[in-house]
Amino acid sequence: MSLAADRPAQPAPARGRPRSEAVERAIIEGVMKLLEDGVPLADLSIERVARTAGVGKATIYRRWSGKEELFVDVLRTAEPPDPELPGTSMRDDLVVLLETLRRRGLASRSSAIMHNVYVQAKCSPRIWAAYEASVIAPRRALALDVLRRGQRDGELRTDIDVELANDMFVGAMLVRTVLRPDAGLPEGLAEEIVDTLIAGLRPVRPPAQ
Amino acid sequence: MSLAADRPAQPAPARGRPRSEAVERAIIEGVMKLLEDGVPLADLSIERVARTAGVGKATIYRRWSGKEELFVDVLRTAEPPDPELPGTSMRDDLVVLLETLRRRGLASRSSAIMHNVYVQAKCSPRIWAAYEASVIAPRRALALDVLRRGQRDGELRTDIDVELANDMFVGAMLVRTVLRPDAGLPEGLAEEIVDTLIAGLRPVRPPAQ
Amino acid sequence: MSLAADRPAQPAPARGRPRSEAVERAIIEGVMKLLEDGVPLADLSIERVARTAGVGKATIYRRWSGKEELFVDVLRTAEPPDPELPGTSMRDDLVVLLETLRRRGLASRSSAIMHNVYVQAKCSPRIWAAYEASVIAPRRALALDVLRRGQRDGELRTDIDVELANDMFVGAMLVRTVLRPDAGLPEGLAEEIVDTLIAGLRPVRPPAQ
Amino acid sequence: MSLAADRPAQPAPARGRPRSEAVERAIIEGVMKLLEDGVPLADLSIERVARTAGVGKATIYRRWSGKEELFVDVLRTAEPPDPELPGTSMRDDLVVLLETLRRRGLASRSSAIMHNVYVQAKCSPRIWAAYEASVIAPRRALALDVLRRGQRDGELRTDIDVELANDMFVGAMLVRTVLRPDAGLPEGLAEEIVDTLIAGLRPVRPPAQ
DNA sequence: GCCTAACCGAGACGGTACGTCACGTCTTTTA
DNA sequence: TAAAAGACGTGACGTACCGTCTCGGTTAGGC
Repeated sequence: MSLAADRPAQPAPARGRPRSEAVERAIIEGVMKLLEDGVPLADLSIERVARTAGVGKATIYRRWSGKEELFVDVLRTAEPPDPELPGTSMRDDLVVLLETLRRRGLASRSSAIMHNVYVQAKCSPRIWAAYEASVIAPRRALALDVLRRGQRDGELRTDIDVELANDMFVGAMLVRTVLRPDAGLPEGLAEEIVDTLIAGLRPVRPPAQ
Repeated sequence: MSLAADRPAQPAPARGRPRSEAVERAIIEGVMKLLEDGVPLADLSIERVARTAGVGKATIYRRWSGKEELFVDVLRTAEPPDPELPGTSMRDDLVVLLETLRRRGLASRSSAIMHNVYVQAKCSPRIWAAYEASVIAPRRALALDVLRRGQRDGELRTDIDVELANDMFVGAMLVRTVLRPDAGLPEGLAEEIVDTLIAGLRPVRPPAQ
Repeated sequence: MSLAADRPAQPAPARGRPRSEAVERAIIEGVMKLLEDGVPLADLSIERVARTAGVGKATIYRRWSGKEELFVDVLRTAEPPDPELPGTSMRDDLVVLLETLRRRGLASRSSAIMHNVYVQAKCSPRIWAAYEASVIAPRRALALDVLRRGQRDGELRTDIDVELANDMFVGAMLVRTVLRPDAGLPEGLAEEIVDTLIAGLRPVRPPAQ
Repeated sequence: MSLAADRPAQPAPARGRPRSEAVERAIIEGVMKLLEDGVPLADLSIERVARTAGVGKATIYRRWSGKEELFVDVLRTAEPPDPELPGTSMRDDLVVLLETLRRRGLASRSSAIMHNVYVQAKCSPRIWAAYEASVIAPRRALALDVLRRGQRDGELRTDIDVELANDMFVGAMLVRTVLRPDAGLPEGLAEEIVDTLIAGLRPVRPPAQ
């Protein structure tokens, strides 16, 4: 669902010429192309996007109310799909979740899209809220579920705040992808983080057999 | 030390009227005042800063090459001083380091300065590098020292990558201050993180005495 | 015809919103108003003209490439229309031509427009060329025609360079309007100049009949 | 006498270091050099003059109150000296006077100094007045004397306004030097103008012998 | 032979205007 | 009615000069 989707849900009689979906795609892909070509985010004006996409400015403003709204949609389009969890254990599920983060970090660096747009989104409280609600929160809920299931199944100490635990898992990977991208994101990083943390977060005594 | 201070260390004959330090302070404090007054970072033009500080635009450009460079100095000025480490144990030192981060997060939210300017700095690789080198790296080196000392003193498993360990400590706090500021930063958070992580990172057996 | 009218004669499909002629008029009249109000020419910035006309700077620069080009159009707009020649004799035609010059001189002084803008235009070779070609040259051609017709009809010595003769007629009036405006431009001046000069320039003997 | 010579006539105790005349010359010649190098007058800023002359801005402002005052002195310095009149006849004197004008016109075109600075001076009423009083008026008085002597000696009709007569002589040359520099200033021009005009301005009957 | 006032270069200072660019809105024509 | 095109008022950009004001460092008299 688009932020720009202030269009009524019930299709409305649809008078006049309908909006072209091709144009919508052309705009979003125009933004991505520019970012991939190394254009700094600050140099990305609506005017330039319109020029690149071969589109009138009004056509953009008809869909998004400004630069930030547009970027949220770009961010969402580029976001990898939610990972499929194996469900074999809390540990395996966490590894898959972190591995998704890791791969996104890799993609960001290689494509130069995510890192900057993400940071830009962070600048605008309104936009960040939209991005948080539609992308981050669901994935976070997923992770919390996994952790709670871990507590129920005896894979995680029950006296631990699962929110804090999640912050630890995510935080370690976040530092690597956002704060210290130069440190690299080696292949086994997700497993290493999960195992290291679990080693300490597991109950001191094994659950009653 | 100022970013703008690329003036040679050996004073150089110092010809012409010297730059006024009062003006320099007025500019930086003008930026802070505006941010504290709730002006969105995007609305902070050089022109407006100049107007607020009662200063000519050229006087700003004489010291900083643009908005970002100026913000790095603002960031640096607002940065709390390096904490004094008790040195009683690795655990206590880490708590103090994380507590500093936590308090900065609190201050940021209350003053509205840090969060936005920090994010803005992150947008520009060049500026981020300057900030990273002059503020982040030293503090990180401090933390790594603490961790290595911990390994030597038997407070931390020796088979652990201290860099990864540091990412975990910092990351957990970072998620709370940057990504989820709404979750709050309760008083005992630093201790909770450190103890929780150490609980698992400590060696299974005490080092041979 | 406007200097700015480098737009092709054949209309070109005329895409996009057309330029507003009202805006064009507002700008030129804004300049005139300022000059009439006694603003020194040196204080006439594009910024001020835009402010006065209630117009964006870009709207001015879209039409004129700078201050001088704009002034040429102001000059042209304020220029009195070409006089209608009686055609009764060379002498009468010349009086009418000079009388036009005299009246322009009077208007210039009273309105404060012409004198300064004219001199300003003179400063820029490029602008002067444009003004010369579109305003001065046609009127000069007219005068040369009158003089040549005078030679043909026996009103002017045939051994005289008509260009030099014209310079004498025009020059006398020019000194009064530009160089010595304080000397005044009394009513009969045009006739006095023409008659005085003709008295000497006529052939000593009437042309052979 | 310099415009800048607001220094009191009675020397005043003259304490402190006296102003350097060498500096004064360097500034004026710096302006001339720039003009000769084809720098447009509009691009001649005080800052640039100071840079060229290797002089502080304050040193210029200490002597002249602004750009225009400086230019008047430049103009005066470049002005050719008053011609020496042969005194053999009004006609010969007038030829010499006009020849001076012609040569100044030639020099202007070749050196590119006079034309622009002259026009610039014309822009500022105050400056023009100073230039008019110190350069033009004396030469004009000289010419009027010559003409009056001509009337007395029977070389000029007595029913003619000598001021108007002078405007005719000067005007014809002025048109050639200022308004139509492309027409050229051929060698015999001064004589041609004087003779052509005199031919008509002389009394119809020769003075009583 | 100092003293000291004014000069000199350099350049910082608060300003104003430059000409360009992007903003978000608006009017055109064309489809 | 949507779409491309582009004009419109607004206002920030970074630069260049304006004329004034410090700076440190000469240069002359007058003591």
